[in-house]
Formats: sequence, C-alpha cells, structure tokens
Amino acid sequence: MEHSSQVLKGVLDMCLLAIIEEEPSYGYEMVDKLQEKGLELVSEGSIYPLLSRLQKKGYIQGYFVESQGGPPRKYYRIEAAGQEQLRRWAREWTRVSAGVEEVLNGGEREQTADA
Amino acid sequence: MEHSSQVLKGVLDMCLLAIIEEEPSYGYEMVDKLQEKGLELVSEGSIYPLLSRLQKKGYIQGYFVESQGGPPRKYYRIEAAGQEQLRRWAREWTRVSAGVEEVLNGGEREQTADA
DNA sequence: CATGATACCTTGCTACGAAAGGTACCCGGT
DNA sequence: ACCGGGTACCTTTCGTAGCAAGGTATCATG
Repeated sequence: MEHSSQVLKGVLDMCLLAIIEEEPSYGYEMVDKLQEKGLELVSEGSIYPLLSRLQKKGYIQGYFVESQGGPPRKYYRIEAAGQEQLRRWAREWTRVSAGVEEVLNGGEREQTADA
Repeated sequence: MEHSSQVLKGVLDMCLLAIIEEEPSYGYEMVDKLQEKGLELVSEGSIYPLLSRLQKKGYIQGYFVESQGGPPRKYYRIEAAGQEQLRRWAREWTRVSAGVEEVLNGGEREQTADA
C-alpha cells in the first residue's frame, strides 16, 4: 500500500466534510475532486461507508437527485453540526500538522526563518 | 479514540526517523520529544513495534547503553537507507498535507494570497 | 523489603481504508 | 432487440496500524 494513503486515514472524513461544505456533492464526484487536489489515492469504495458514518452522526444529509445519462445521484449537504465538527477537525489538523512539520525540521531552525 | 491520533498513523514512523536522524535516541525519550512538539497522543507501547519494524527494514540500528538510575537504554541511530527513506516520506508528506490544506481552503483562494 | 520511577517489550482490540465485487441505470452502436 | 461501457451506488473481505493494558527488569529510596 502507498504510505501516503495511510496519512489520509483520519483526515478523509474531514476532507469530505470540507468538500460538501463548499458545495453539495455526491460520492462519485468527490473522488474526482480529491484527485484534482492531489489526493489521488482514494479508492471509490472507501468513501461510501464514510459518508454513511458522517450522516449517522448528523454531520451531513443525503438526498437523491435525478441525472440524465446515468442513475440518480446521492448528493450530500452539510448540517450545522457538521460545520462545527469541521472547524474542530481543521483546528486539530493544523495543530498536528504543525507538530509534524516541527519534528521534520528538527533542530535546524536557522534555515526556517530566512534564506 | 482521539481523531488526531488517527492522523498520526502513517506519519509516526517518519517522525521517529526524523527524531533519530537529528540525534540518536531511545524509545522512552522519543515519546517525550514527540509530546514536546505537540504530538501528545502517542502511547508508549505504540512505538516499540514501530522501532522494530524500522530496524528490520534497515532504516535504523539499535544498541544498548548503560544508564545510571534505571535499566539500560536501547538507543537507535539512523542508517543511510533510513535517511533516504526519510527524504521520500517527507516529500510525500509535504505533497499530501498541501493537498489537504487545499481541500480545507476550498474555493476561497483570495484570502490565501495576502491579507 | 516494598514502593515507585525508569525503561523495555508483548498481547488483544478496534478502527479504518484498500481491493474487489456486485447492482442498476442509461446511452449508443449493431 | 441486444450488448458494451460509462455513470453511480453500495457491500464484503482483508490487512494494517495505533491504542490500551499488562508484563518484566533495573535501580534508588524509605
């Protein structure tokens, strides 16, 4: 398995929430959007359980919309609880990713400040 | 479980490698160092299997050092292969974390450029 | 000698995405 | 009328990986 996909764990749900917040979307399309952002490692089957979980927790709400040229799409829109959760997760992500960055830079602070 | 610990998955090994590269260290101390950087979520038992795995792959090398006031410490130093792997993982991390950041910022590019 | 801190390691548990497979709809070609 | 292929959904099986908890050993202290 790709090492990077491991990083996605625990962040995928946050990403889905962020995508839906920007604009309601459906599963098949979200995979595309993630790929556009460089997260090309998400297999399609992975996100459906995630979406169900998010809905069960009241973060998002699904609804079907007919489409021409294919089966109906299940769009999801974000709920108030979802927005709050997204804020929390985003804060957490920022904190953790900053910590990782710090570990990576180690003691070499001199080159971080300025060239 | 904390959501943030999920994020650590797939990044912890990279962090350990980074810590050891900066300066040889032992398990008990690495947990402390991680906590200092804000990654307070790592339980001690988690990192020993990781260290063994890293050694098995030839990324690091362990050696015991006597200590006063406690049992001997198992220090690890980084190997050449480990340094290469660290570079690769770090590049991957940068790419993925940038992607996540982009998803989080969504379409709101205007506030990213400048205040 | 018992307690507690340091320091190592192991064993179940659970969570979560990957991979693969399955269903169904709709269009276009033959 | 039939079949292939793209769209779009969902489910099941599997492996990985950290967490939680527990176990062992060393050394200092009361």
